[in-house]
Amino acid sequence: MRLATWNVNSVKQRMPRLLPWLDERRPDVVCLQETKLADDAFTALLGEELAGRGYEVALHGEAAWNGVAILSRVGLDDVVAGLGDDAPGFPHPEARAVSATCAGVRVTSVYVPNGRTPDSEHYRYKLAWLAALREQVAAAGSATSVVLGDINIAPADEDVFDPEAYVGQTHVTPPERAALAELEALGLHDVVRERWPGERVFTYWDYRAGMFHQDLGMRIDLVLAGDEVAARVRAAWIDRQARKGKGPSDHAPVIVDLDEAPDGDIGPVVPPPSAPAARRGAKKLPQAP
DNA sequence: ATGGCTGAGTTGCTCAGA
Repeated sequence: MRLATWNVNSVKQRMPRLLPWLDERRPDVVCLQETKLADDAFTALLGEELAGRGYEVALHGEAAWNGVAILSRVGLDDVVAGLGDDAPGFPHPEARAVSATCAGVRVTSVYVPNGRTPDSEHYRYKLAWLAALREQVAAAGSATSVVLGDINIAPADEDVFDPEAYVGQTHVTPPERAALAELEALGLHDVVRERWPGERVFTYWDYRAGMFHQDLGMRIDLVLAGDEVAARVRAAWIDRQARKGKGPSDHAPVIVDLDEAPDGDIGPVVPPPSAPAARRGAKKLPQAP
């Protein structure tokens, strides 16, 4: 099963990049952020294109800002928009999280608040929002959960092109990193960093001043997988191709491939009748209920 | 030189992003 997350920075503007990318990478589950569309506008724009590719869609959007979605062609159950009734919002509730169960995995697509500056109310909101996210993941059970999205925190200094350039800025402050560490302490693995220890791997590059072409970026889009999901990771990488060329988002997608679950929804793997085990009448394989 | 792009609505400008 292939999971992906992508901050598209306006799904309307990104249509000419998103649809070919879906056809090329063929992800089974896609978490989108910064869709910047109300749900009815999203459906009017993309509903048929996505249905034609076999995707069911869970939306939590609003006009102009924020907005998250999950696309799945392996099932989409128990959809929950947001982080609960008393989730923090500043200045009002914002569309920043949506969850669904896809092939037995509890998937949450998140767009963590930016925080703007460390002395701002937006920053305090960011920390409160992260605490609410942690509560929701804890309640769902972390082992079969995966949180994917624009976390808006660089986990460590190696996740920014120049730590000196970020002193005093959001995304790198100790309280933000502590909030991320508390989330991970539920048992979530940063699967891209675990796959590429010590490597220079970024997911975001400012549009300005040729930052992408100089590879001056940050790693702020993460896939945080619970123990059972993390144990199935076969590949985890950042799709830099999608940041190149005409009309890209300023974020690149992150793609994670999982082995089939031991008790996956695809059913047990049984040999065909002509297989040696069947002909020999060897040990019976476990049967599905 | 806190700018440099890009996107959206309050458009011919402002705000936000990170």
